[in-house]
Amino acid sequence: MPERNHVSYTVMLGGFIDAGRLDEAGKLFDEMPDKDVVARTAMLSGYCQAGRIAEARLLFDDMPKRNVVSWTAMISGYSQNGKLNLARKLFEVMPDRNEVSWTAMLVGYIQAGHIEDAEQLFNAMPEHPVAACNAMMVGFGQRGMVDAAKAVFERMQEKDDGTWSAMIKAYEQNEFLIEALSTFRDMSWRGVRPNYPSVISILTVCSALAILNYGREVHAAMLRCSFDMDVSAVSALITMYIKCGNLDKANRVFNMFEPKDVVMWNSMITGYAQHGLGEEALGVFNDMTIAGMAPDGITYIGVLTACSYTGKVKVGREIFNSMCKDSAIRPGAEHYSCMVDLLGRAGLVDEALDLIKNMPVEADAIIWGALMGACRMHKNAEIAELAAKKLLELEPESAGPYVLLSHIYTSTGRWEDASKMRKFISSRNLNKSTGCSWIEYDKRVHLFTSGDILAHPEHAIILKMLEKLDGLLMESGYSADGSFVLHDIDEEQKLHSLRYHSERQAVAYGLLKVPEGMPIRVMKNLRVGNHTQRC
DNA sequence: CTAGGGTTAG
Repeated sequence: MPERNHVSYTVMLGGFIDAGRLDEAGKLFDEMPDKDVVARTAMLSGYCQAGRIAEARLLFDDMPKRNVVSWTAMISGYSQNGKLNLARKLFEVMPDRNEVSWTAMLVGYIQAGHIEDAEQLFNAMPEHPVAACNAMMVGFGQRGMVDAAKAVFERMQEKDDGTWSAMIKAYEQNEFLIEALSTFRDMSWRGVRPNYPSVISILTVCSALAILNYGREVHAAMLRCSFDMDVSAVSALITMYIKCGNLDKANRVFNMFEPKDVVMWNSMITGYAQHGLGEEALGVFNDMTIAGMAPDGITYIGVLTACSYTGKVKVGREIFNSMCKDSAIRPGAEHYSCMVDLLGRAGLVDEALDLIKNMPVEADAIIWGALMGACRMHKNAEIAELAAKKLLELEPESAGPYVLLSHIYTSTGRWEDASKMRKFISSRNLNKSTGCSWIEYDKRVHLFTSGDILAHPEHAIILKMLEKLDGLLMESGYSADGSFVLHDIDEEQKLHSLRYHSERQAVAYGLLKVPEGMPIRVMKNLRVGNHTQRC
């Protein structure tokens, strides 16, 4: 056996570190005769990646010589492990910094959610490398600062695929769905190949808009790039087919993919649950157990909602109990919220309230919201008032609880309270979510909101079609029923908003554009409606 | 030897 030389030591050390076999790497490192900066830095960053920061720091302090890379590796180690102050201390005293050092520090702030510090550092940077800009955009996107992300995006002369996916993700996360689509189109138009993050974001957009045709094209593009071999991308694909209502296709993609991870199982379970297919969801849950895959917290959310939507109180209780007793998952607020929903829907409103009172975690807005929904369903004004009070403490600027409460008063005959509530809602500027509808036509999404039809470039012909529709409906004896519109607008306004109701606009547009005989699929705040063409 | 980006949920 020839004696090991310096090169073979270095190579072996690198191999152990890459494989995560740190203790073996450490042993080899100790017996290495001349440890140079490169070997020391490699060992140091190995410890950092394993979260063994103390050992990394010992090594760092022990180094006879350090270069910019060793300093940066230590800073990055602190950054990634949430020790921002220590990272910053080193950053301040290091003899010279390069782009990577700046970016490592920046990423620490972003990952810790300290967007102001990140922004300050970003502005202080002598140059703005692509990696730093991309990270900054992601940070802005996570904090809802789409404009800031866009400003960075537009100022970059050099963009890579990560730049594009960061912008698309920022749009997608903040529900700028149309912008996400057009940015994705722009990206391909400029010859930038899609990457995993951008494809996943765009599938999420397709899911939210329920635009099946677009989703199918993304699927085809995925096949061309072999992205259909990737668990994460395929989970997003399955969710897309589910949210677009194509459960068969979702199931086919799901069955073909091996090996499935827990997220993929969850996608299918929650997908069936959302469509009210309780048996199917429980069937997949059962298959999952047989396959030896351990459920996680989201799996339980999926099966419990499946039980809830299909009234399986007994099964739901059993599953919840087995989660508490047999599984490694501790039930959190989200699981209690499923149970409150399960009991509440089944009419066991008092029992649901008892559960809230006795549970080991703090009740959040979602839990009280679930209880409130149950009260509405079963006309329980007393508990509804209690839930509304709690909700308003937790989310004071939301109109939801007031609106629900006014509905409950109306349905229980408490007209005066109902009217008081309505006046209260209109007297304050509360967040009322406005309805919108859209239609997929000619590879584009055409979005309509109730008021501003004039914003559409083809509003003239749409208005004509709406009038024609009105006429046809009148002839067939249909009169507008405003009962499902929010009760906080006056009659005249109500009729007006109904006539130019977003869904009607979208239908009118579809009638104008979609070829005869083809179905017109109008999507409306996550609900899909099919309109068969007959005009 | 040091920097960025990903899936499932109520």
